[in-house]
Amino acid sequence: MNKPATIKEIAKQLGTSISTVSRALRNAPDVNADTKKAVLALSDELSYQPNRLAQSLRHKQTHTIGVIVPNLDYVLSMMVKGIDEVALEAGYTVMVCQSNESFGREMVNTRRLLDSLVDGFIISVSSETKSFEHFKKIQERKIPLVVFDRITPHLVAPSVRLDNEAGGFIATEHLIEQGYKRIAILAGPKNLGISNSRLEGYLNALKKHKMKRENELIIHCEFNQDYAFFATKELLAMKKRPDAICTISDRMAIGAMLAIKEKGLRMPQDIGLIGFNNEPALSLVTPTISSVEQPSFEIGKVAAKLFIQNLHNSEDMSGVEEVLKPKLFIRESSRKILQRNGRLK
Amino acid sequence: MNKPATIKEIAKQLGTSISTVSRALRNAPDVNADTKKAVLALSDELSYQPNRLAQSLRHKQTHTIGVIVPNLDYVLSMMVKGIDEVALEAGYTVMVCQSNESFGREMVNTRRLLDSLVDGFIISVSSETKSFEHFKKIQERKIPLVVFDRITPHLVAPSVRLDNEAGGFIATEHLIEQGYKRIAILAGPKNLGISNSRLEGYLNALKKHKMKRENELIIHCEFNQDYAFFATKELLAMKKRPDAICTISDRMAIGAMLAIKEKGLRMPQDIGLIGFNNEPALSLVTPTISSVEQPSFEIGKVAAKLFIQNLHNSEDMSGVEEVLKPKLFIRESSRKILQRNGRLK
DNA sequence: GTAATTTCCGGTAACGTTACCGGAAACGCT
DNA sequence: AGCGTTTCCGGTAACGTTACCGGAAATTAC
Repeated sequence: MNKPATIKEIAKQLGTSISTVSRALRNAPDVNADTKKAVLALSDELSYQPNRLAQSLRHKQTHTIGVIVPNLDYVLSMMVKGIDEVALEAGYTVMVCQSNESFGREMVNTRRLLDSLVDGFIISVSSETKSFEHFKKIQERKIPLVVFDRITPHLVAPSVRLDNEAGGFIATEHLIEQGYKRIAILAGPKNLGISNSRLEGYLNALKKHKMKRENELIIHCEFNQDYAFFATKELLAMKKRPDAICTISDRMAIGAMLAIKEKGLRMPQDIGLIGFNNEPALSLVTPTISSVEQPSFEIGKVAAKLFIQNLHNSEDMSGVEEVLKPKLFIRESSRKILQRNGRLK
Repeated sequence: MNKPATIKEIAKQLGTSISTVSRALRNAPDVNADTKKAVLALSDELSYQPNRLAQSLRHKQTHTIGVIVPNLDYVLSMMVKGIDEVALEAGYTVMVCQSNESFGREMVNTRRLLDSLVDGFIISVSSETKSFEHFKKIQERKIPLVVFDRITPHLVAPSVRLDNEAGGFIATEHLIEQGYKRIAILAGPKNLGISNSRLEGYLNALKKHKMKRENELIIHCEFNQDYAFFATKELLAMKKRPDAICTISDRMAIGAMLAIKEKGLRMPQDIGLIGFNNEPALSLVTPTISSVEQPSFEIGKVAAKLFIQNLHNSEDMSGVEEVLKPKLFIRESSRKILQRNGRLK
């Protein structure tokens, strides 16, 4: 009772051979109905569980997916949940590693998962990563690799992501429609794709509405609350200060909010503010902060689906590129004009 | 170049036997220094990686830890991070499963991890779980099992947890010291251990300060914001309403806060409020909310250390019980008296 | 120079599973 | 009855690794 039963044990007790037992268990056609029944009964009684290790060794696949993410914040943990959901359904187990936005950790994680013999990878690359050799080596070995959320042109692989350009666009256009005239943007690090796309959306919105791009209103700063706080203080200290701030993450929006409050300005009257990701905290703070929501859970699910397709088809899918649309949540921080049809939350 | 090199491959190229290669790689004493050097050189050149599956099959251990948690909220994800930290250090990989507070999912996860052949389990039991047979079966098979955070007397195993009684106590005593006279508590489900311990701490604080226990001030409700919101509305509708509310989670505190605001009461003047866990959002809301912090990361680390000890010693450690102390963070929602030495954040 | 010891290495079996092959027994057909 | 076909089963090798054993060659001891 201590050790789990093996196929050999069943064979011995039944006085048959292990190959017959193996076939019976896998419901092979060339085994007698009665013996099949007997095997099944006994294996049930001994509560037989096939040894995954042995199976994996034999089949050279582990039914495990390696997932590497830069962190487990609100958005990414939802995406991981989406991946998990689909993977489990399809009989795959997921191993999640955090790179903590560090290139070194990302390489270590890749290596570790690789020698844990995962069947493939679903990856969101760290912001620090500029060389992609460790991922290309994976691809050379013909190991399936899907990227999501943080995409880079340097890595050609099936991908899933938010339409970040659209996100930046609708946020900015919303501010414009509310009558804001000098809209600043707190963007992220310059080499980060999602940041640049959102910035591009911002610029496109300005262009569409015939507003001039002003470089002093475009701030690149780290992806967190404190940097955003200080960046906003500087923005507000300008002679011609902006009358609205567009951010590319909620953490940054909160940093901005604190700086705005400290300065004694009111939202949305004196200055408009909008975040990105729509974390729950945004509807708890005062004023409540508008934000762009992305379908995180869905993105995770699509990533896993793509991965599994890729695994089965094994034809080249590197061109596949799924892009999902964001949604705007308007709250107090940006609702300067009373709207009849503004969506509340 | 496509397939990873095996020990056999190295042996062939070197014109030696696989056992020699194996021994050389493991630095066994009975192998010539020169051959050892040759093997190491070649294995390096071929970038040989031992096949984990084969090793695991041979050694009957996978160097993998199965972790089951009810969810991945702020506290638990910090704990998991702590587990991860220590486990990685010790050469173990962690597989995390969420039970979503569901008994069924918990059983499924246990089963899945079991046949993924994890070396053992680190578990925080779901609130729904009342039968522990699935865990006891693990123990009967002599598979190491450590429980953390959500402990139950029905499961005898090495454990790590917060001193929940102390948490409830310091929160309540703080409110008492601030001069609140009618202190209500929003507790969790009746069968949840951590809830009961915190409630006990609350009662002990009342007793110490010679205050009467009043059953109508003790509310059992689900562990989330909405339930807490409605429960608080009822509390505030009483003829003799409470002048302070102690909660056992921050989510509940936020629900309570919303109800208090809706009623038009001010914190801390009209009513005091304190949360539990000290999530970051608490310092963003207005007013900022006091809370009891637990050393989550540390708890995770201790859990993993205990697990690894248990794995190596293999002596009975079921009596081991680590209990860590909470810390009080006082903010606006409960600071009625201006204190000289109140800790701010 | 023989015996005893050390040094080093190869062969084999095993971990638990599955794929493949070959063959015995049973059946169907004329 | 003789032949071919089907049905069912067992043996064997393999996945990549390691533990164990036995033995050849080299070294030491007298």
